[in-house]
Amino acid sequence: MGRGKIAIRRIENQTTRQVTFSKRRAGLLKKTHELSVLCDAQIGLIIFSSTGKLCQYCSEGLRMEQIIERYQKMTGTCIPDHDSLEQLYGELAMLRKEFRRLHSNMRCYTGEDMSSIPFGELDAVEQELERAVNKVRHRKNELLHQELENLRRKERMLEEENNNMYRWIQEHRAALGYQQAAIEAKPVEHQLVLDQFPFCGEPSSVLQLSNIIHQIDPYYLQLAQPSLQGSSV
Amino acid sequence: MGRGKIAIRRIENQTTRQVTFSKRRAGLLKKTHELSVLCDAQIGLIIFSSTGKLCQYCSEGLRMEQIIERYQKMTGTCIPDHDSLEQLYGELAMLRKEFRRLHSNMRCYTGEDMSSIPFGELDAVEQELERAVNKVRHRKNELLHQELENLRRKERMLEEENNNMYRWIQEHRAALGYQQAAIEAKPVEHQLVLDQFPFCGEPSSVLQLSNIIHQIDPYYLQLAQPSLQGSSV
DNA sequence: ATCTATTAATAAAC
DNA sequence: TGTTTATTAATAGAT
Repeated sequence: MGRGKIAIRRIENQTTRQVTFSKRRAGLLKKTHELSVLCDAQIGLIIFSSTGKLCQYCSEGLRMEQIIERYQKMTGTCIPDHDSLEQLYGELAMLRKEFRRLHSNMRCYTGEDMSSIPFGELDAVEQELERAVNKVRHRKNELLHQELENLRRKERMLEEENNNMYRWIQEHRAALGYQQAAIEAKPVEHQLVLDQFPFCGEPSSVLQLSNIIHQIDPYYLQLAQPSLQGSSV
Repeated sequence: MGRGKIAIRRIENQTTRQVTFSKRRAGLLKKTHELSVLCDAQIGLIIFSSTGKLCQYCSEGLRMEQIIERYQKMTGTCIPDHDSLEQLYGELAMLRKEFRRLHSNMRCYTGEDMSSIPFGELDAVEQELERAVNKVRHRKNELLHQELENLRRKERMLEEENNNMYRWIQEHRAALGYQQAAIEAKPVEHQLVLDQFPFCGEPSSVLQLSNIIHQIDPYYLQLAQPSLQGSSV
């Protein structure tokens, strides 16, 4: 359309190109607007001229941002929008602040830096630290008591088993041809019982320790009683 | 153009609208492409039909993402490049991790949660806490000693001034017609001196306290000597 | 989809 | 840039 037909390839003449750009850009914007209105379509058009100038069209009642957002949601292209970036920066700032606060608190509690504590709060800090020390001591005490009780139970168990064994040997002394066989069998069970108390000197965690103790208790009863019954039958 | 002219307003007939959309969309894409090629422009076109279908055009050799990015850079919606975003996420993750670590440590030190401390480390924690308590006590002691010394200095100063005043009154007893005037003037300076020691019972911070002390020392000398000289002149 | 009468866009010149 | 105009391109309505 025009005085002559032109091929669709880059117009080399700078002036002609510029003129054509102006005319066709106007036409494109008009056609874009018409399509948008006639057919109720949401259209975003972004044009960068060869000189870098920006020109845009956007359907009425919308901002380009909204169309881009919709486009990104639909295509999954994640260019972070301004809001989520703000949110990110906000969280970052909050974390940095909290971090400094915690770190500072930590330094107070470990006594590294006391200069930031007002005189009036030193007493409170001291008391809190003493409370913490006492809790740690209490915890230690608790664990040591657990171990102690554990050892006592083991001791009682071993003694009882010893007695039973002794009685069993006395009762069956006459019936047995070889005492050697009984004596060799028993130590195996002793060894098993000892294996159930792995606490002493082991660097396992407290939680692991208590788990082991709780696991042993019923097992020990099961283990101990049949062995006693079996020996008396 | 066509068998008849149509007004540029939304086409109510659904079928007609759909047909027109298809035809004009093709035309718009063609014109967009022609402008892009003829005039060497970078163009991005996003069309959402009324039914929500997406249709797009993008200048050859470019992705829509790049055009959107360029658009947002130009219009001021700032998009961080991928690297700095990565960095940001990295810092966020690091801070979150550090935060959890510190928080957990804190709970150990304040004795809130001791279950995560292995038995073998309880002694070390106890010792560290005791060290912290001692540091706090030392700090308290230090501050109390400062206060004590301060009070002693004040006491000496007041005594000296008292003596000077006494001597002055004795020396000028004969020259003065009214002793009343001298007695009324002096308490004002005493009051001033007392105001320079605001520590006792005040809940001000340690730093503030030491600042006040440092500020007083030279001022006290300036204040005390002229008053003594003045009284002897 | 395809056709075609008609309008719209625009290349070239000013 | 803005107008003009000859010419081509787009498309509304019918099929």
